[in-house]
Amino acid sequence: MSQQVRVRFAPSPTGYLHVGGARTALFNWLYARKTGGKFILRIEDTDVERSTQEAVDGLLRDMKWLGLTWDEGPEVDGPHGPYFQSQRLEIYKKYAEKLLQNGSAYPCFCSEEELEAKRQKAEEEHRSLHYDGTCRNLGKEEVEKRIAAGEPYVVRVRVPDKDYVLNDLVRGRVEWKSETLGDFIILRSSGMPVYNFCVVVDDADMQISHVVRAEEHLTNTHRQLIIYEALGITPPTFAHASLILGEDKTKLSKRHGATSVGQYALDGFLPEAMINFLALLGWNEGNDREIYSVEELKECFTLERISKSPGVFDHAKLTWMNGQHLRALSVENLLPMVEPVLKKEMPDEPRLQNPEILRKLVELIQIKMNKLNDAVEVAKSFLNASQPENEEAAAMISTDKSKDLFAALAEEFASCEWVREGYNAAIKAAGKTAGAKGKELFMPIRVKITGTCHGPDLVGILDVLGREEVLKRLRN
RNA sequence: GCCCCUUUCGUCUAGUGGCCCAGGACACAGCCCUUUCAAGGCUGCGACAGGGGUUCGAAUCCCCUAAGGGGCGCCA
Repeated sequence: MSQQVRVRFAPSPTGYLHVGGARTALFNWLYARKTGGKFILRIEDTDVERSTQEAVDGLLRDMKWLGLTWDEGPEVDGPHGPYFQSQRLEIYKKYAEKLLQNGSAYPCFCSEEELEAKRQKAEEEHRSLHYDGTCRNLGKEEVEKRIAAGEPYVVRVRVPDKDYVLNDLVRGRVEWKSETLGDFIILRSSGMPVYNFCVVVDDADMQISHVVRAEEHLTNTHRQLIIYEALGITPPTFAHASLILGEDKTKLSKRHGATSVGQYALDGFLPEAMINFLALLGWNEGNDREIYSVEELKECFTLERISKSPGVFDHAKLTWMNGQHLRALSVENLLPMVEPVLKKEMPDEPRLQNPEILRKLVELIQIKMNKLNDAVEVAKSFLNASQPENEEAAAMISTDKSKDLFAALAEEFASCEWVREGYNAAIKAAGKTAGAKGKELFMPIRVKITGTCHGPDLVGILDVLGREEVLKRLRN
């Protein structure tokens, strides 16, 4: 009962944070926040070839954007650092040495070429592809002699002849038979440790209590269990969530379109919506609820309710959900998010510089948006005066009646009080003069002013455009 | 080839032996609201992978098959 929850997200910086990784991070983070535990961020950069600083930077940036703050890790450090695997080499060596000492690991001098040849032969003969154990029982003197002679070697774990059982929080009982695994490498000939070994050493060293990760690691757990045992350390609790799939039901990847969290940020999605969507992809509370705030998620998240079956990433549903969160925002909160988007796309638009107009604009278009970026198109649709977009629209403003209407309306607008009640009355009066009402009254006005048959509330548009601009467009 | 995991509407899912001829959400269609488009409301469409058992009764338990995924690396 005394054990504190310590969970971690351990990405390798070989690319951007993708939605699958983000969900894994989220589950860990949620669990830590729910239980009052610690969330640790560890960078698994032992693959020097593929790891880059840009990827690390991007990872941290996207994690922050999502609001997935870490208690220990890069930038904040902590009592169990360093949090970059590339800086922990001494620790791995120490643990490997321990395994070599107690006999649960041994040096292996087989070359990569030899192993490849053996693997191929095994494949042809339909035998298991495992290491055949050539160096498993070399004499102590021979080992020392070959090492002294400078012969390169790797370190392998001596896999015990026994079955292993994992009691996974989401999968239940998973069992591996002894013969399904050959002695595997934990230290490369370069001295660099291998993933499965680093994970165990780090998780043990950082006192991780729960390992929450994706299903692709499920079978790795077999090896990791063996290493824990060899080290004499009690393994943490495991929870393996399933994978996120693309629309074609294969593992989500770049060719499925946007998969990086950074891209979603750029596309105008809200972090809160992203969190909501990701949380519900492979987890639910057991009821019909769809919309959650981050705070609410922190309250009710449980590892046990993570689902076993893989899920397809549904972009349409994410967009809908983003719209839900967007519309739930107060204008005060929405405005600072929309403002930069608008100003970036319309740097020369003077009305955006006026705080009062800007506020009215945001209020007007909020209901039309599903993403922050939608603001641009909606705003442009009426901010810029334009010709009728199609024949239907052109026909709407070319009738005699509509021309009478515009003339009458211009007159009314010129003198009416420029507030909502004022234009409403003016429109009504002009309609009476021209003999138009209902759709016949409003549609021509809309088209005359904006060029299109649809868009936000007409009165709201007048409000944003202002008397002068409206008159100019009416008289044009 | 071997090992492991998974399988309810197109998609995300509820469902842990009777409340289920299966509920919700997205998408789609229709209607309502409305000066338009949205938003919102209502309605509709639509699934227990297949086959065997167990049981009075099975989406739910067992077995087999199929399909999908993951792993079997000196990648992570």
